[in-house]
Amino acid sequence: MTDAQTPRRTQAERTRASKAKIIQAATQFFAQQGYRGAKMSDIARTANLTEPGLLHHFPSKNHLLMEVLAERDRIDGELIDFKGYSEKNDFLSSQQKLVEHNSTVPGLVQLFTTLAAESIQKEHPGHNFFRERYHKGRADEIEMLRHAQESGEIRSDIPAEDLAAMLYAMMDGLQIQWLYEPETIDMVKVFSNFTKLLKPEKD
Amino acid sequence: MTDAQTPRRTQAERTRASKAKIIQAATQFFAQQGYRGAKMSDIARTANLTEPGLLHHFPSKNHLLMEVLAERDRIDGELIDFKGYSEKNDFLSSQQKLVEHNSTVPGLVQLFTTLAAESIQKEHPGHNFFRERYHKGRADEIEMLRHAQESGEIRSDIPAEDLAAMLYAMMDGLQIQWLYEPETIDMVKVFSNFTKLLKPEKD
DNA sequence: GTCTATACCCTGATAGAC
DNA sequence: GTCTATCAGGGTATAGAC
Repeated sequence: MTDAQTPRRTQAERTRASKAKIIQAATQFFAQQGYRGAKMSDIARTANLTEPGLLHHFPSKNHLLMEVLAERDRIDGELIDFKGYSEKNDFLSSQQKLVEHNSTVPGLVQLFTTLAAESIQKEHPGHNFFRERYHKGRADEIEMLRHAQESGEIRSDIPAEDLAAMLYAMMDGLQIQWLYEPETIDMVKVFSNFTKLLKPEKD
Repeated sequence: MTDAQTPRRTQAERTRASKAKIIQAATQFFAQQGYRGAKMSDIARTANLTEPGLLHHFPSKNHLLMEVLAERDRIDGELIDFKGYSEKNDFLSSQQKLVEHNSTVPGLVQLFTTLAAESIQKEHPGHNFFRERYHKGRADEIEMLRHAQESGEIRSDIPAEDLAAMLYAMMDGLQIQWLYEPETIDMVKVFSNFTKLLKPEKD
């Protein structure tokens, strides 16, 4: 039909569709088995391709990982803007909403939990990504935490730098326990009680 | 010298020494590269053995992992008893001392951080070990937390079950950030500020 | 853009001598 | 208890046809 009129655009769209499928499959296997444990053959088959077919779009497993991480960063960035997880006002409830959202996407939580730990190794292809992610993430939160402290939403007797590290630690740590025992650990409830601790003492 | 008199005992001691060397090397490589990333050949070479030499003592990589984990549990159990990390009185300062100790053994912290995340996968040989470790660990802490709440050391407006999950989460989460940036993250200081949050409000 | 065929390396594990 | 030799299998990546 339109093939004769716009053949190149159709090609480009097919490529994009293939790439999207591959990223989706790779996300699934990197989450379930980690980077090392995931096999290119499994990812390829799940994306309805052979291995060389996959490697035509992503020249190596390493490249594929970087694209998966970049893609997640992009999507999460949009989500944070859209859902207002980084609101200056009502900082704690925006963090709470983030945890609630995470509790609905265990696959993605497992992707980050698994890869973040695997990437502690300096030689790991994801090492710089995660080190910078934590570094920048804390820096951004420190800003917001200072505002929340000034507005009286959060207690001021603990440095904002430490609070930022605590927030990341609490989320990461609860995610591990939740992934092991989703029925036993109510991540949302525990985090909610954690935010209680951060509010100023009544006096 | 004594070989003629006690040949069998000498043999047994040699075996024990070999096994200890292997466990030590395996601990190092499992920590640095995870279970999947660690190579039997590297472990064997570090223990001054060939691969079949190693496999004479531990019939498979899987067995070796289980022994490494069991050995760490044994040693840590002794350490906890000896250093009183599970004191009923002064619960928070015993937890603080545990964090201080951990900050002196980054290799062992990396072993547990890396393997705990890798073992989230149900098929991983370490899965049951870590699931039970968290489960039992929290159960034990809940007991102590209840006592600490009764004695007034810890605030009582949050369920002990949630506090137990929080303590594990905070330690695990801080360890990740600390392993990425040991110079930037002062795990001991941040955890100390976290324990502040757990103390009752002054009224 | 996707395939078949294959190169090439690495890995855990076994057989059997010493 | 440790070795040499070796296997069977799986892993990523490449060459080249269609």
